[in-house]
Amino acid sequence: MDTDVLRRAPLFASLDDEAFSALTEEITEVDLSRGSALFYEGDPGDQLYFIISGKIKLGRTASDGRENLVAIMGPGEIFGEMALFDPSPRSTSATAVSETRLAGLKHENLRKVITRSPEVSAQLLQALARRLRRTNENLADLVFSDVPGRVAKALLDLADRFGRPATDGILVAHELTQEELAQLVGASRETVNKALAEFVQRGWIRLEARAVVILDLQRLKQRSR
Amino acid sequence: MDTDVLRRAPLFASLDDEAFSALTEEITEVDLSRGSALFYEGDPGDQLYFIISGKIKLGRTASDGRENLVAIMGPGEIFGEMALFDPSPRSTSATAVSETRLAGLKHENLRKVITRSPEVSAQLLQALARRLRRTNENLADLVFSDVPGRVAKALLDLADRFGRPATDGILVAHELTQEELAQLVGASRETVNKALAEFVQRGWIRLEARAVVILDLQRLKQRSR
DNA sequence: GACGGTCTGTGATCAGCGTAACGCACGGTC
DNA sequence: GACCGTGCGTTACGCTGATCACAGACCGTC
Repeated sequence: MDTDVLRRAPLFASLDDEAFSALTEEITEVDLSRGSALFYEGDPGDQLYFIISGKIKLGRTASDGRENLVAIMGPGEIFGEMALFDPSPRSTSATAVSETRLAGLKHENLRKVITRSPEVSAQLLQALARRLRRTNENLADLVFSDVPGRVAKALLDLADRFGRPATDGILVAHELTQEELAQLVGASRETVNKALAEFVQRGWIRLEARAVVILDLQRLKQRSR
Repeated sequence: MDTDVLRRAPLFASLDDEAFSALTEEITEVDLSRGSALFYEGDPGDQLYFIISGKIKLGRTASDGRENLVAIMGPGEIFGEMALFDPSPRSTSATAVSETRLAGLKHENLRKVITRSPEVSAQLLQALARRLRRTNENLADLVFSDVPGRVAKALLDLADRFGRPATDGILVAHELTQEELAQLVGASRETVNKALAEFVQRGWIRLEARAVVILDLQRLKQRSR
């Protein structure tokens, strides 16, 4: 498989060639089509995944079937590493949002590398610290902001990570249905739809199939606070 | 200062005496009375803290002054370590909930220890992973559960961490005002008060000054789901 | 072109919970 | 004892957003 992409990941940047090839020797490549699940909440897990291309949603399901998305992960990002340090079953499920290619690494192999290379643990610590920061922020938003505010915030976040400049604004090909967007911001599909409709009507965004174009970044930012 | 308590902390358990004494040489002892702040959101921070006794609340303040508590930390726990890996200003404020004694360690000193001892980074990774798991859970609860459910959950969590058996149940001396409890579960003081009153009326709990006694653990658990 | 799935758009209803506005109990200070 | 600050208990009211219930749009498949 193509290890070049992995080589360029910050997590492995500090490794010497020997350690890197030892690590990548036992890599599994996984391809997923939209909607297919990689693992479920409660599964045992001994792998972590690096996203080569595509997007993965991490979510939790309540006993009554309602779902809540914890994060959307994109190319170059890593997930499923928590069980490495805290050996418990998967705390979320992972499902492909679009055609997705992953590289799976056994925890065991990474653990060996960690003991030898403090730089790798530093990278992992940083990644976890950032995730924790983000999650705390989301928690606060859920308390402080109303649904339109959270939708605005989510769009801005997605734009930041997946946006590309277009002729009349920023194209955000998030690949999410409105239902998924609703699960991400912790609201009902209907309310999210109404919020989006309002933004469109104000000329802040334009809707496309599983994508939005942000036309007025400033206004949207104001609404998100 | 008394380094025995620190010695017993899992984070430092793996250190040899030399490394440990190097680390503790530059320790600062901090005493706080209820309500006094250790640091604020946005402050630069180059220390992490170990709680010797007492409790600390970590919170965020919205622009309009409303507050939201991210966590209550108790004896033996560590906080303020995130800036170690992800050098940004403090993402929360830290305030004493009761008389509290802390040991402050400079990030710089801990960083030195980390590079030498992979066990310490493993401990830190585990602590962060657990925190992230907990926070994700709280996030889901905020979406899925109503206020009484969240209050029940918070009480159970506090009981788990600070509860002591009493004659007629579990005494949870959480030291929080109802206002603070409300900020912790993301609700208004009034609604939390109503929820508590209902639990009392059903005979599930008994209220005391900044404490509760859990009388019917089973029912409370059921309500929390 | 007819059918069935999935997704989007929108209105009507209803309840959970925030807000506002009280009164009361307690403890500390002069 | 008089005073004040802080925390608790409880009410009435209104609004945000979930739920329900559709209708249309856009697929792919037969």
